[in-house]
Amino acid sequence: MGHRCCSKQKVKRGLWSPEEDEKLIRYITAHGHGSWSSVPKLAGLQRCGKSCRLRWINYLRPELKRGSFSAQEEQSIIDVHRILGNRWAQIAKHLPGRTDNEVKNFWNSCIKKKLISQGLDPKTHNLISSHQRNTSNKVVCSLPQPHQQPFPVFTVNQQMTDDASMEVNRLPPFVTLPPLPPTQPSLQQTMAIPNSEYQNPNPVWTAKDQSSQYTISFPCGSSIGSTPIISSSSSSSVNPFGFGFLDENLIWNAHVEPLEGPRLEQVQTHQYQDQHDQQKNKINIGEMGNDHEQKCGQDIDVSFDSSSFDLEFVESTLLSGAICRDLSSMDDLAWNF
DNA sequence: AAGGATGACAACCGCTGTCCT
DNA sequence: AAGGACAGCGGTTGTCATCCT
Repeated sequence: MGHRCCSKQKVKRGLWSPEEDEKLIRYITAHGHGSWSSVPKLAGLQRCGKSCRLRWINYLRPELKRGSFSAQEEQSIIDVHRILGNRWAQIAKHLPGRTDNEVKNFWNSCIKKKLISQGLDPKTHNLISSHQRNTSNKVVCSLPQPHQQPFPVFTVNQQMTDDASMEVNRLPPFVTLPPLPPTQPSLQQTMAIPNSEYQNPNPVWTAKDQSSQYTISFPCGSSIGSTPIISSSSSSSVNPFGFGFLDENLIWNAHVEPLEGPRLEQVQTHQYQDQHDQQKNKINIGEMGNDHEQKCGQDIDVSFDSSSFDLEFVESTLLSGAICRDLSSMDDLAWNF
């Protein structure tokens, strides 16, 4: 029985033999893959095109790096995963010679367990309390409900503001909450950022620099779309992604604002390179601390549509100062949550 | 030695988005 | 606009080797 995608054909399944590999390599090296659906026939293989594609991408490509992951690669995966979640293809882009499948397998078979053994929730990278760990590995989010506090307001300690470099700390992303307004029920001062808040950042986060006019907006969850603006006048705040640098004068405003058409269009119509170049000029979060003085007066206004959140854009924008440039520099980035 | 448990990894499945007709 | 083909992606399953009892 063949695949659904090629049920008409009699296709082989299961592991690839060296002969099949040889045929596929020989064909693609000579002709390129072109349309994958035609590859098996042309290469003389009894496989479906999808299978050939997978075999080539995940195993046969000459640029693939084989062998076990290095400690640096492992750390990179952890760091990027904390930001992107299970976006294996995106994560793999940061690891030359590694495939999404490989990264995914490595995560599931190795890193996940390692994090759990360290008391960290592999999904959120937050610390799992002993109680939570004891309850069949189910992680209970300790975040307040939206009606209590629609957005956590984060502060960054002074050490952070003193250090121009940005680090994604290996520690779980804990944040310190400022005192809540009197009308709000009291909450813990320290809490973990929930998965949905930093990995799937639907809420619109707006960063404003009082002295300059920096405004950076990120999409927020629709569930809190009608919530009022909550802003903090505390010394500085950090965005929910776990990256970005904010100067002491910066305020992160967590509020929902309807995306303006032109803005959205601007974001969506830019190609990756344009985005990258543009953002290099406009925002370099990683360097914001250093360049803050020089960049005063520059407008930064980036919004995202929650339904078309562009991870590459975010990466190019927010990771340009760190991950994209050199994954090893993650070690130099210090977030104090 | 046998066989069950476990881990690593390859491959498959099903869904989604894009492109083309 | 609709529908089909295709590529890409993330989750899941299958297979095999190794370890443990």
